[in-house]
Amino acid sequence: MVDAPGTPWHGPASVAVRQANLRERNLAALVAGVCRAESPPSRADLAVELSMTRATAARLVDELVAAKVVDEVERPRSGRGRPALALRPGEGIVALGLAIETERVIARAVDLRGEVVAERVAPSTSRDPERVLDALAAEAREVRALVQARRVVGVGVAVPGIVTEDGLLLRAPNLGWSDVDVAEGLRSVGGLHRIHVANEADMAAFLEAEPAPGRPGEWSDFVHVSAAVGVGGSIVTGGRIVAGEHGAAGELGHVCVDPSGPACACGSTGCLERYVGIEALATVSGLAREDVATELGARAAAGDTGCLAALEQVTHALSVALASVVNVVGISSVVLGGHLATLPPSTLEAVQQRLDARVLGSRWTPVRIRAARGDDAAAATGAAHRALGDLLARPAAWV
Amino acid sequence: MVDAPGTPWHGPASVAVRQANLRERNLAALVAGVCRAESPPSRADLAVELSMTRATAARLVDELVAAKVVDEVERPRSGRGRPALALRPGEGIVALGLAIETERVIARAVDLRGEVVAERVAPSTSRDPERVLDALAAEAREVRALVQARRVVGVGVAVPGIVTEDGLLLRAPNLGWSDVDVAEGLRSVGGLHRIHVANEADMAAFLEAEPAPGRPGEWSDFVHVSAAVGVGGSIVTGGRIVAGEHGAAGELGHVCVDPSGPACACGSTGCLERYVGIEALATVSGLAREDVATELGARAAAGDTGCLAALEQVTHALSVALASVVNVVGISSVVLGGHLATLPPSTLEAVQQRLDARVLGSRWTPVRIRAARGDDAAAATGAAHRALGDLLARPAAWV
DNA sequence: CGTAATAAGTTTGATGGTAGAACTTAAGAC
DNA sequence: GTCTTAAGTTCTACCATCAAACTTATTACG
Repeated sequence: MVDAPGTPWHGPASVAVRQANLRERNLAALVAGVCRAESPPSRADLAVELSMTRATAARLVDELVAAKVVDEVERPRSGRGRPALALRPGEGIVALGLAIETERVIARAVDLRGEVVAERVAPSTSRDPERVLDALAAEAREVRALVQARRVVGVGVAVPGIVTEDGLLLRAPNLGWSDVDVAEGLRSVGGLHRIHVANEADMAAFLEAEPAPGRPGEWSDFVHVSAAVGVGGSIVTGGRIVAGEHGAAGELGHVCVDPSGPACACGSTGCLERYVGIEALATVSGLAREDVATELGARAAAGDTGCLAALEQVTHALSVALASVVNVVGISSVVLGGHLATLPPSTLEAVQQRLDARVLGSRWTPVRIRAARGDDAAAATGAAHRALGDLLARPAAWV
Repeated sequence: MVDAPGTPWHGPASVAVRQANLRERNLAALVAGVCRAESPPSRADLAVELSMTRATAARLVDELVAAKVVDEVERPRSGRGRPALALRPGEGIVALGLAIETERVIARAVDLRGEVVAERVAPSTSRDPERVLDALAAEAREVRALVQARRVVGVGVAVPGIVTEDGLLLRAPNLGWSDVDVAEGLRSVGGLHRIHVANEADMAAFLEAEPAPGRPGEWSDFVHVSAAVGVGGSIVTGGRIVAGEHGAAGELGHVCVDPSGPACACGSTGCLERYVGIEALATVSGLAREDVATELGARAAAGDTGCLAALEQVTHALSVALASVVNVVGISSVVLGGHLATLPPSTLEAVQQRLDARVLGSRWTPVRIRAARGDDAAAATGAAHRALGDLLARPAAWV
């Protein structure tokens, strides 16, 4: 789903490169250096880090500054010598991150620093793709108006379903959609370079792999579980999402926890979704669906029997399902997203312990598990990052 | 396990590129073009394919020819115009592919065309790492002597165990080895640039992804099952092997087929290995272990009850285990290697049908399954390809 | 048999991005 | 007030590629 943008420098050597590509590549390296840095670097810092001459770094950075891809900021003077002009990712560059959920649509604008600079959320109860997309397009236009002073370099759309490489939404079970051309439906937003359509679970995982554009996250190899109405999963290796052939890697929600468990809409029985999906947890805990994320941990700590049972169910189901994932893929870090991100630490610990017991390689690399850091619209932010990734990969196109 | 060799051109933009890298990259693109081609291309063909000028292509190819990385061959003249000098991967470049198995060691020399140009196999019954490695080193020296006229550009070693990134064999259960520095043990071969140590299942999968050096295989995304004494698995996406964190992606042999099944040495119960490993099949079929690969299909076709039962067992266990893999990873092509490559077509078809029934996405992309094409030392050839990959990625280092 | 057509490969000068080194600028240290 | 340090700038040299003209080797055809 998240492919390497910019052809000549990635993947197998399949096309010749020329001097212009050299410049492109070095511009990209500089932008990446600025985004990756903990504290704003100077031109000279970048030159050292990337082992290019100060002359080249300065010349290229000047272009990036002119294009507002990076900003110059004052840096508290430290030590002797001529003070440096520090560089940060440009505030003036944003991408729109859109998300379609079962009950609302979201439009965000995210800048190159990873800040959400504008947002609109609208309820969306219709099942009709055209109406939902029109509503989303309206919100997107509003958000774009809010950031009029900035340059919108792209759009990403996160959808809860299977997406082909050219952006066709094949099937979204929880929306009841089939074969919807999302990009076409958003054409009315207008003036957008390219519309990236991608799976919401992948986009949420992408945000964990890259908390700010171009900045690597805590882990670069992990399994991400996104739980909402449906339960999805994504596999990230080397900071990149592993896309299955049909664009739906990690149908984690339908990994079998117990063959003799409850029937699932997918036709199978005992799927993970039936144990840790929002419906299942609401039923067992006795909470309303919208309260599960906020209340479950507290109520269980207070001794609520239903909530305790729900946590035990989550612990069991997750450890069984994740064990097979970890064994198969050999990645032993797990990030829990959606309402599972709000599980109490004790539950995460319990899952981790049971996983260690079930996982072969745990003697060598013990299983690590943590909650996702994104907010409740992580997929929208991730989609925006995805779009900003176009610029990061080939800033030359924008200078 | 199979990482991207050659730093500046792969992965995130993290270092500046200079004009020398341009040349390196274009040399690599030309070599890749020659290796990838169905029929030997001319300099002009390559120039068109890679969209570089004939002048540049010719100049760089001349260097590659001088270094014997590519050979010029006469091409049957076709059509008018000045006849072209066709180009093929150089016969004079070889890499050694070594493999350590439970009962033998193998040394091969494989040239850039993917031909095995020399081979030696020696039985190896010792459990002592030092003696086994010495024996392997001796065979490697013999093979190198056999190809003395050619240039040995690297060595790859396939081992049945978990290998760290820097080539330390952490654990090989079926050899009874722990923490063995394989590269160090082979130092006595002498004069080798770098020794790549990798997991045998990954190397066998690599050979399926790349049947000849630089030439993409039939599928670029698949799950590869390598069955021998142990059962391993590897996941290939985009022609590259997905390495788990601990270098042992795809512990497929220990995916659970039936929780109430027979106990496994790994501590769990009902693991795939207990159903499709060579031991299990020998027991059920009544065949000797060494006859399973050759006899099982024929005897079953002849109506042998034990062999029929063995095939049914394989069909069941594979379809259950692979279903979870396919669901989790979203890759719906499967290649069966080792003795599973000799299963009769009817069994493959049966597995595929049951998988389609179990796999969610099969309505969109039906499951495909085929036998591996490599011989019984595919891992050794794959390891040689791995080593040749160094040259393919950066031919400039050898011209 | 000779000429035209075609296409491969070669030579030449121009272009453009980076390297290297000297230079300028802006601060702190003494 | 001068020295030191380090950032940023300017200039020339280098070198890989491009573009286009040129040479070479073959087939097609009259």
